[in-house]
This record gives sequence, C-alpha cells and structure tokens, in this order.
Amino acid sequence: MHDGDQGAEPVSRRKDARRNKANLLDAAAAVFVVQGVDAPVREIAARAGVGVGTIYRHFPTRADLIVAVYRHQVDACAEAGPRLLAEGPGPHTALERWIDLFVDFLVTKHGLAAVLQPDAGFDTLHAYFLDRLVPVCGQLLDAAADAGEIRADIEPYALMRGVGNLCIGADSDARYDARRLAALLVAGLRHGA
Amino acid sequence: MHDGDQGAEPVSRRKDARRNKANLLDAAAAVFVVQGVDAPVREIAARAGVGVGTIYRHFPTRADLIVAVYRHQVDACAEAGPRLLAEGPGPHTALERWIDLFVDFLVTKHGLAAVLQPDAGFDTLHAYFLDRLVPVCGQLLDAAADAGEIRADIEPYALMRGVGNLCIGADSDARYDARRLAALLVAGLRHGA
DNA sequence: GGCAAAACGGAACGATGTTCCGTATCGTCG
DNA sequence: CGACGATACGGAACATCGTTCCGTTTTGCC
Repeated sequence: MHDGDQGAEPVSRRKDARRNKANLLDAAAAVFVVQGVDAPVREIAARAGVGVGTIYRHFPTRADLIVAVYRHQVDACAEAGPRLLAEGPGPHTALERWIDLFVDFLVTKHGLAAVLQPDAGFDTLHAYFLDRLVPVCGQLLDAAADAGEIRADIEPYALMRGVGNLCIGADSDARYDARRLAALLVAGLRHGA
Repeated sequence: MHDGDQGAEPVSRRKDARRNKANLLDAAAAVFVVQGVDAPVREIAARAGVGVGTIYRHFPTRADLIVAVYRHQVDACAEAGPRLLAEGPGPHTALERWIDLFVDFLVTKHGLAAVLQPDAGFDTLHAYFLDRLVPVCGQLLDAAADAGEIRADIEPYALMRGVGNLCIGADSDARYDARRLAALLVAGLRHGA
C-alpha cells in the first residue's frame, strides 16, 4: 500500500527542508479547516513560520498542497470501495454507501468540491482525485450493472463529477443536503426509474 | 408582465446616465458570452466606453449587473413552468422538461452556475434566482406529488440548488453531461426508486 | 573550519476589485 | 439664454492576492 508515490520524490537531504515541508502541511491543514482550501498563501506561510517562497518551492501549485494534505483520506476512500462491495448486501447498496463516504469527505472540507473542476486551474488536484476514485467507481458501477440493478450507460467520470458538484457549498447552508441529493442521483440510476 | 420591478427605480432624469446604463448592459452581455460572468470589471467598463466608477454607480455589486443582464431569461424560465404543467402529459414530465430548460440556460452561461451559491458573495444573484424559480419548482413538485408520481419529501430549494450545482463547469468538459445528470436526479425522485 | 549546494525569506510585480473625489455634464429656473 | 446646483462621470489610488526572483542564510560534507 501507499507505495510508489508516482514521482518517487527522494525526500530532501536537508532537515530544515523536511521540517518546513512538514510544518507547511500542518499549517495548511489547520488553515484549510477554518478558511477553506482557498485560504491566502501568506496566511499559510505565516502559520508555518516560513516565507511564501518556501511554499512555492515545496508545492509548486496550490493543488499540490491540497493533494498532499488530503492524500491519505482520498486513498482511504478509494480503498473502501472494494471492501464495501465485498461486505454489503449488494452492489447498489455498496455504491450508495461509497458515494456517501465520498460526499461526507467533500462536504467537510471547505471549498474542496468547488476546486475539483477540470478548468479551475487545479489540474493536478482534479487529476489525482479522478485517477484514484474513478476506477473504484467504475468497479462498483460495473458490479451493479452486472447484477442488473442499474442501467449500464453511465460513465464513472460523469457520476464522480456530478456527485462532486452536488457537494459544492454544502457546508454553510442548512437547507441544502448534499448527501440526500447524491443519494437521489444514485437512486435515479436504477432501472426503469 | 415585467411589471413592478420590485424596487421601482424611477429611471434617472439624466439621459447620459440612462445611455451609460444601457451601454453597460450591452457590453456586459457581450463580455459575459466570451469571458464568463467573472470577467474583469475594467474590461466591461472599457467595452462600454465608461470608467469603472460608472459601473459601480449603476450596479453596486456584480450580482446586480448579472441579474440585470439575465433577468429576462430567468423570467421566461419561470413563466414556462405553469405552461409546461398545463400542456404536458403529466406533472413529472413537466418537471423533467422544466429542469431541462433551466439546465440549458445555466450551461450556456459561462460560470453563472458557479456563482449561484449563497455564500459566493453574490447574494443578490442567489436571491433573485431563488425568489423567481423556487415557487415555480415548488408548484411542479407539488403537482407531481399530488399525482402520486414522486415522493413528497423534497424541498424545491434543495432541488434547485442541486440542479444548479450539477451545471457548474458543464461547458468546457465534453465528458460531463449536466443535462443527463439532472435528468437522473429528477428520475431519482420517483417513488420506490 | 571552510565551501559549494540547497533552501530560505520577503520584497517586488501584475492582476483585480473597490473607493473616492475633482471635474464635466445635464436640467432647470430666473 | 445664461448661470447654477444637482447629478453623474472618470480614472487614479488603494487593498488584496497570487507568483516570481534573487541576495542571504543554513546545511551537509570534506
């Protein structure tokens, strides 16, 4: 698990660099919680006790920083897919539960969903989420389709983007329940709906 | 039709002010088409041949400008609701078609959907859309529920926001079909789904 | 201890939204 | 018709952000 790390960055030889990177991650995580993922760069830098240049050196784009902060949780969500499929009573139920997990994750992260767009200037972020989750979603979708529980003509990518979109602005609006709407969307997948 | 205009702004006594306001609306409409509703203020001002101060005088917030530009179309959408209900074969079909109309409108307006959020800093915009469309949506929903076609526990507000969210970033992504997802969402409303 | 490489910090730049006020224009009234 | 007060205008000035750049500091190693 949590292997290759794609680029396989060799981890800096200098301890100050390693420390700063760790501080940055902590600071970013803390700031994201209260200000959202759009928090000013200077804010994060100040919180970590470093200059803005240091942020850009460790995380060239904001997407890199966001991915680094949430990588574990995204991976956990991805890994939950197959498990739910094995445990649950059926593929459609597994899909429902998995989508719920994903929605919960997104909704609790201020502004994250809004920044998942392909053209929001956070391509790395978009790509990471999709690379990680689309295959899992496809697996659940295929299983449900094979079981004859849902129509087969829905792309995993489209569903993921739809659910992601439904989560935008879900916090800070008591009258809007993203979980509910996502469930409705999944329900709409059923045959003959 | 197109009566009261709520605030009943008395229309400026000076013709230069009226002309500038009209130019601004034209310029904004033109710029929105190619740059989206987030286009730089200076751009719109330049296109209209006025200074930025003039924009702020006529349209204190960007939301006011956007509302002014799209008011007609929003009204047209609102008015289509009752008509579809009367014409169509049934309430649920009318709802489907009406949602389609709304989605078409949003999708063709660069970035409009993204800015419909309650906390996006465009409260006037959010309020206008909702004031105008939520009642219509509620009417369609009630009719469908009365006809026993859908579950009755969905708020018009939530549905409108959900559909609006689904439209975010729908242009500029061939793999994402907002119309389709919105239809799926509406399908999910059906009983026993 | 000294040196080169690596990393740092924050000033500086560019893009935007927003405000403010001296100036220009308009409508009216004598 | 000419002046005068009200209205509206324009754009410089300010504030906020992201991003870049380079002189300075720190680190690891010889």
